Amino acid sequence: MPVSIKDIAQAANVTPGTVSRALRDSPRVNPETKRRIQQIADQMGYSPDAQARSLVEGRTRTIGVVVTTMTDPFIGGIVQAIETTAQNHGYSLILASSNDSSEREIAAAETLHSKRVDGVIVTSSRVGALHQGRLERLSVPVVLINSLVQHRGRYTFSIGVDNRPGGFQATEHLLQLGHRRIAYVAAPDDRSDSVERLAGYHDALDKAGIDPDPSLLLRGTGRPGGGERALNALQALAERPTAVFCYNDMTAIGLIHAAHAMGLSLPQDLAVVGFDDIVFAPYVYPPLTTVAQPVAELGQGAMEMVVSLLPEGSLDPATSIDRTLPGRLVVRASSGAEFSGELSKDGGRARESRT
Amino acid sequence: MPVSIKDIAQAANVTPGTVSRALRDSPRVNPETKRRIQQIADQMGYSPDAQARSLVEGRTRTIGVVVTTMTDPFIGGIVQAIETTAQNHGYSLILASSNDSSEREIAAAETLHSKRVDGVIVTSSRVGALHQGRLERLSVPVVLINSLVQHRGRYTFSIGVDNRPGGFQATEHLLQLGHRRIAYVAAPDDRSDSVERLAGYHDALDKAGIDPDPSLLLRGTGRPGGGERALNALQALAERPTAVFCYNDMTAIGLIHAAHAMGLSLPQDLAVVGFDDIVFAPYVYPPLTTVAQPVAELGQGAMEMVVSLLPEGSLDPATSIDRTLPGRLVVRASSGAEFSGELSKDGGRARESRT
DNA sequence: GTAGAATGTTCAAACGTTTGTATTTTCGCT
DNA sequence: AGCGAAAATACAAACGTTTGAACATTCTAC
Repeated sequence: MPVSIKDIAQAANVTPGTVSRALRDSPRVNPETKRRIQQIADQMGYSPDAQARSLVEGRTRTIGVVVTTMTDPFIGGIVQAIETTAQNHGYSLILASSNDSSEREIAAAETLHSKRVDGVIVTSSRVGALHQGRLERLSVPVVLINSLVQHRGRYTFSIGVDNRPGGFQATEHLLQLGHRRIAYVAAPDDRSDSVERLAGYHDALDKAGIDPDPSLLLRGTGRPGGGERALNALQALAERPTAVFCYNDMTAIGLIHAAHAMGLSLPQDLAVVGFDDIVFAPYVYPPLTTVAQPVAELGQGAMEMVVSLLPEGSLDPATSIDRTLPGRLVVRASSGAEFSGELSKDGGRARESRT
Repeated sequence: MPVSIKDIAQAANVTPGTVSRALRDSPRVNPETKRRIQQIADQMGYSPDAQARSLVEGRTRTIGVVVTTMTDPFIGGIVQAIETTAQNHGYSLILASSNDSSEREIAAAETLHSKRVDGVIVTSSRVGALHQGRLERLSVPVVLINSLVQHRGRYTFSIGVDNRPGGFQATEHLLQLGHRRIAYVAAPDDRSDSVERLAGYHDALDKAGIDPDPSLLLRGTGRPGGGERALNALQALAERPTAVFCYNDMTAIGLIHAAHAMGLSLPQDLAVVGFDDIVFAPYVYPPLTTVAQPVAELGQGAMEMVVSLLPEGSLDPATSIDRTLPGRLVVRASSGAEFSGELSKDGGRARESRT
């Protein structure tokens, strides 16, 4: 039983209404009383009840964040950025992780609905129609990170990295190093970002006049284990690849691990490129060449997009369009371009492309 | 304006009170009407307003989680476990990250207070007196993960790994491999867990009759950069160590990276042991020997501790004591014990020690 | 046939705010 | 002194629930 506005009212010998106004610094209350009330509130340790306030104001200043798993440091980075931005805008976050289970997803949607979140951010990259429909029903803005908007709803928008050009860059980098047999280790089919990266991979092969070899297209899991299995499959081939482009860094890391276990030396025997640039990429051995995602911008952008979509959103309405941010190729040793220390190359200022 | 209980009442030609009871399946309402009301609620897409409910019930079924940064995969794992457990118990999470800034910490505490969370879980390992006092004022259970309770409050408890024995195990492992000059790369002084691990390190040296050499005790940051700098300092010594025990895996990874850059070969030139067993530990090269923390148990344990501390907590009250869980030495290649593949050794069933 | 219980439903207060309207107090001015 | 306006405060409804107490209806049993 925390101290309420009524308790203060009683102590200050005024009505609750006046206390409310005093604390919100309304001009309609005498400066003298105002000071007195605020002082009393302080010493009584008053903290306004956000629920009661939300009830009358009709909004909670709370954003729901749906995530597959917090274990992936890439997602962790996104959430971190979202949180910081949210705090800056006076919002708090309610976290729900789905663990890739649709049961949990549904439960999460229901919870967010009940808690009356003002908006939702989803980082799943695997947004089933199910999910998205259910979220639309909340009638609040929904922003998807790195996943395509399936049914353009009144409230659904997206922000993500430029996956196709990203895949293109990665593959072209390997081509320029002279590789001709380049494999792609994908994520499960339902991840739209993996499909787009694959398209970029194909674009680059096309441009180089190379026919994609289906046996060099493997399906991973997005986690290290998938990369390990993929390498084993690749090494079993009659014609082995000399380079591999992986859906993400986790996959690449697993693959590299398996390569070591197999006695391959990298990048001489096999060049590897990843995607994401997670915090560990520089520390893998050999340091991982990868397409960096602008994690901070993605998180911040998603949050600001939600805020700008809110009824009282005061941000630049131009923000309220789907956005894609460019990825940036970070060349390290695993791809074989000069194998000594890190030569992270900043590709200039990030540009933005709008759709 | 979502559909409320009143709308349903009107549609069903009963009073709100009856609707409320019907939806909560009270025996006091006619099965027939109950069915009718539930059906109407369904087709109107009703979702109860958690705020309104909390207001009258006096609890929110929400737990605040305070975290330094989501970027650390160790913390991510903890949060993941907390979330899963919370969901299982019907609670949701409100997330606040402090980014190691006390300003943010204070703001977070205030937010959690306003949102009237039923309890708080803190993973910071750097709980200033400030923080803890402020949290005590919320008058809700607070559970600290991996950090000592400074002022035993009525509501504050802790759960963590057995840091001292953990440090002991790690160091003794190196001693058994024949090392005599073993360094320790610590975290900043205000992290109680680092201090405890250091004590374990000293215990092991003592037992082996070795005088600790102060020049082998370095301060890191808990992040890879700290490990890199530490290695440079160590290599500058006249008498270099042959092994290093690091405060955590992130530190070890940075240190290993620097070692490679310096042309050392591991573990021949330098044996390395970390702490945490983050998801990347097996994938570092060479795979990292480390003291595994029971991440899932820590998260789950923390959450269950909070729940059991709540007024309506129905869990075993024995849970409501500070708990320490044992760490488990996972021997991989970086420490030099047989350098071929991974030989993760399970140290038997985890025991629990209570204080 | 009626007392009394059992059943089903309504009424109304309460949770802690915000906010429009009404009321009182204060003050300046003639 | 008295009037009107301005300033400060009080009053009360509303937000969406839950829940005890009151009320009405039906049933049981003598």
